[in-house]
Amino acid sequence: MATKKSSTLEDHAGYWLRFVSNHVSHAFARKVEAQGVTVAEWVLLREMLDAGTANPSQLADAVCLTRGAVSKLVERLCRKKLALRSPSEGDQRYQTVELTAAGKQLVPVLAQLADENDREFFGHLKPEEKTRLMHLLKDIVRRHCWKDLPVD
Amino acid sequence: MATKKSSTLEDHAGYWLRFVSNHVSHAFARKVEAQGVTVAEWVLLREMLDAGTANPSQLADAVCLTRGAVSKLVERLCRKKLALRSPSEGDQRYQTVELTAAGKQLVPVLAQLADENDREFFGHLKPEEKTRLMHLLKDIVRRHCWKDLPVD
DNA sequence: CCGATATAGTTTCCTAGGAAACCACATGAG
DNA sequence: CTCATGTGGTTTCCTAGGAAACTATATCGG
Repeated sequence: MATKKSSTLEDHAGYWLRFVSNHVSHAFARKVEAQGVTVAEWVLLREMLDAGTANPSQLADAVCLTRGAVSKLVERLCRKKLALRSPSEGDQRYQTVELTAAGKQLVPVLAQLADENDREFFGHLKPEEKTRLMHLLKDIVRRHCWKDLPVD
Repeated sequence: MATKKSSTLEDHAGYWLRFVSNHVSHAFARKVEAQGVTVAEWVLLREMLDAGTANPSQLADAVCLTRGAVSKLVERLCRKKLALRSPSEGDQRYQTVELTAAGKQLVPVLAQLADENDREFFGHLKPEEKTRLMHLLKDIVRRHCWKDLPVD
């Protein structure tokens, strides 16, 4: 009987996904750090722009992070004066968080950097190829119920 | 003039890449932790099987990690008796690292878990779709010279 | 032969983020 | 009214991994 060779790292799609993802995120991190924020902070800031006033838990659901992670992020955004935390009246367990004016102003700047970053790494793809890639990825998300996603 | 809306998180391919990559890696992490290793340790173990006896720096190049990261990983693998570190004779700055018998035995087990993980998330793709995905990712790696890669 | 530079590996510090313990408040059952 | 349970938020601890400082060895130029 033939000795089965162990599959290599490069045999797995997951390996390449992680490899590319890490590099793309890292490149983006370098772009946004000029604005004094991290990738995770960008994610939360962007979400908060749409959410308006929200609770940390709602944000955690929206961006698929744990409450612990969001707690730390909110703390940092507040220290940077990009967000404002207020105790909620009524149920004292709740807080509400919202962007400051500075936070709101920063989002479009970061959004543009995100656009640039995507162009840098996926810009060479034909629009239809990029669409197919994103569709494929979203389909995986949907199949595994990681997120409520419209069947676009 | 129209006010330009900031692009959303979901508009970027990089966002979905990171999202899926994180989940896939995380699922894999849960699978391998039953074997007492982390994803990073799997990566190094697999590389070491092919490398045989090697220096930490060579491994760092091979798996695209910094020497610092590899230093920590090697230390952990040694503590787990999966790898063995020896001072090199000759130039005293060098070490050599290699898998122990236990390390060599573990690799095929982990390789199978990696195969399973890939099937779980990419198994629904037609072989040709999966090939196209991997080709697309490798092409990005090649374009940005992140790794020496044969033009397969 | 001695000092300057280069290189291998380690260590420290930072961010990311899950897990789980923990605290405070709220609410419902008795 | 009181206590158990549930829930929001925080904290602690862990792994991942880059960056950069640091140590020890090597080697080269004068």
